[in-house]
Amino acid sequence: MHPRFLIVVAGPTAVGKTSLAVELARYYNTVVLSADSRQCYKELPVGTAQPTMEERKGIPHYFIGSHSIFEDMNAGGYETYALQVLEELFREKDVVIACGGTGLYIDALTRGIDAMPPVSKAIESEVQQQYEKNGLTWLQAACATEDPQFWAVAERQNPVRLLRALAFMRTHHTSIVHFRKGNPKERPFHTVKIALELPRPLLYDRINQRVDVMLEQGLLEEVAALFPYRHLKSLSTVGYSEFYAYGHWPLHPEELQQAIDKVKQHSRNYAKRQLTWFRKDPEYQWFAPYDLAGIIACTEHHIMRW
RNA sequence: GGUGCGGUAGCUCAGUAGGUAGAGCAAAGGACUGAAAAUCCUUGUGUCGCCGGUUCGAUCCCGGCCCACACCA
Repeated sequence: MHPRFLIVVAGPTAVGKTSLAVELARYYNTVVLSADSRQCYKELPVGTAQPTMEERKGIPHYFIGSHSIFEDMNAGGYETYALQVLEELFREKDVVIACGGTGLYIDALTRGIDAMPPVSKAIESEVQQQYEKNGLTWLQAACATEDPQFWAVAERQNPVRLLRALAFMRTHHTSIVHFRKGNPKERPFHTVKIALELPRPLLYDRINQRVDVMLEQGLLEEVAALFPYRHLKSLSTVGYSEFYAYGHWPLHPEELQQAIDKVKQHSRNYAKRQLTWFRKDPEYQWFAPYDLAGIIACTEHHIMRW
């Protein structure tokens, strides 16, 4: 059997991943698998900048609008889902393009994430409610007494991580740290990692402009329709939570402008975090998003080696 | 034109009984194993508006000037 290749296209939001991935897919006569934790929700086409049919240029896309905000999706679920999709795709294709900005999802797909049993939904929401009622100090004390092994290595100010560990402990009566091995998994394909970047001021301009485009495309209508579901984890997302922060809808004109400015600001902050994630992974080769020729030379070079 | 209040970090401001200054926000850097577009950690040198004066020493006191705002004409 001849080797299979997954070409990963990563980079900060609004850098130009989508169009580059489509061009690569055309070149290799293949398809695109998204690695984006929010574009998979069909209810969020505008605010997550899902590629439109026009932008896809006839290239099939997977994990775009494929799930609902009411479903549970996470890094582990993505690993399972994406591997199944790839298994199907690699029957027909030698090359598949993975495109997205969620570093954790890309790692789950290419290196794997440790298998863990699911946490009880009832316990999870109970822990959440106790935290909201009693605060971080309570959460820290609970973690320290109920899961001292985790507490010893925990980020003690990080409520999201503490909540997860506590709910895990109360569900399985075993510390979550026993499941976090971090061993990379074997994959039935080779991976070539491409990261895109632009000068920071240019990237920030593009981010700001894209938010304005989203507004023209109907972001506010999308946000309004989802207002009743604003507490879902899937809507804890840049482009939505800024509008929901006021607790009412519609917003006054000043509030609306403030929220829009916050969306832009938080998108810029997010892009910075993405760059931090990708920069620490030495497997990425960095290119400008318009350097299609350079990128193809790079991927060809890798493919030729096998 | 007159009076008053101001001019200190990118922004809003605090402060120094004269010994060259610090908060919030923004910003920058970092972390990351089932919420990851989430969440968390770290980082503060700036002609203290300009020019003079007093002083060993001025962002602080004094004089003049410039600018902003408010009120009065």
